[in-house]
Amino acid sequence: MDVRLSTTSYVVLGMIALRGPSTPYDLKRAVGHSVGYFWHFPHAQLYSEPERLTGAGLLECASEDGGRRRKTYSLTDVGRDALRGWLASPTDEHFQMRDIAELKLFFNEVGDPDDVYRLAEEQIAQHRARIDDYEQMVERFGESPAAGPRMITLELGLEMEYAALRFWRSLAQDDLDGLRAARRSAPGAP
Amino acid sequence: MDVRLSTTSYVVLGMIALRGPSTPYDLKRAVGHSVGYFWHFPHAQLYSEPERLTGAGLLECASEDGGRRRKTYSLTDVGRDALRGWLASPTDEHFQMRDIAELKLFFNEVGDPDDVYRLAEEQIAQHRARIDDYEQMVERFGESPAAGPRMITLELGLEMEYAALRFWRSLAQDDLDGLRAARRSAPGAP
DNA sequence: TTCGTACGGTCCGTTCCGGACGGGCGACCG
DNA sequence: CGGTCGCCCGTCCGGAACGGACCGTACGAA
Repeated sequence: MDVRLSTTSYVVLGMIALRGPSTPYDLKRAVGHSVGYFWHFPHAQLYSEPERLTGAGLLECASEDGGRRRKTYSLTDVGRDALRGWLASPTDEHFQMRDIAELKLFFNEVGDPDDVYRLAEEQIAQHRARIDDYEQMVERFGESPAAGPRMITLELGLEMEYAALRFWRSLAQDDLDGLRAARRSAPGAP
Repeated sequence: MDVRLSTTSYVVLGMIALRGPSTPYDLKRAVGHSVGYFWHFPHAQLYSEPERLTGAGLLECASEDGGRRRKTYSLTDVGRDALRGWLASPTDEHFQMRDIAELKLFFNEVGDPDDVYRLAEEQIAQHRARIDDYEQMVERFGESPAAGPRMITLELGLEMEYAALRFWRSLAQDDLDGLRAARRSAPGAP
């Protein structure tokens, strides 16, 4: 009856709340072009998690048989309350970046100086591409009703992308020579 | 002999490369005030992962017995090469934010309008606190040799924090009324 | 009708995660 | 000096997350 609700659970609840009754596959696609941009989910969980939540009474499941066995899940009142409670509760954890490029940068002393340069180039390209995606989404989405509430998150994403792009650009342009010099003058370190 | 190397593995290798021979507990503390700020690790992995890596020949283990059984791990040449190879390899994945606040913002339509306001306040406080931490680290660290290479990552962290802070601030100040209005005018959505 | 292919769903072996437990150690008190 | 108390360090374990492999099902094309 009482299951631990993880962040994953709330994403499932939230998606169903926004979209209405959905199948796992619907969720998969919806997540793919929204939340998925900043929080990764393996698709398998979008099948197993609704089952768990149904067991806990937060979702209802309508099995539609005939041909492909597919299940449509919808929110119960309990589920909606749980989601609302989460939205209203304080958020204790700080965000995690989970940026492999940042890790590589952190360990850059161990490798070849040119690695950093290549890394920066890569990152610039990647962030630019992502920014293009986002900006297209803004354009396409800007006309729709309900643009306000949904667009906000996109704006946060854009801001973070811009910040990252600026950083890697300035790294590639200005700092690399300085970095190299600093490294020559202090090859080992405590 | 050939083990899958995950990001975790490279963090362990990298930490040992930067610090020299270390015990798991050393790693735990070192991670705690560096990499840990942007990539979270449960401590248990810092005990199990070095063992795996030793099995694969990337680390060497010196067991110091007597009293508490503790093990000091150091890099082998194979390990150093693996790390260097990783640093030189292209980075395919884009970063993930893993920001619970961002999720809550995304689902804000479902909850109470005031939730967003409180969320923003919280986030402003949290990001400010984090920025203070970072800036103190910059001050304390700026004097040390090898400041250049190590400080760079910190700067990226700061940039991201500034961007987040700016976002939540502007959300709290300007946009909330607009958001409320938009929501009133488009209560349901496709 | 048959084949090819994209779609939708399931399974399973690994890794991750974090809480809980437990033994060791120094500090402090009697 | 000896006890015990609280922190330090390490381990264990169950559940969640992960992702890749696999397998049916539908549907259009040949």
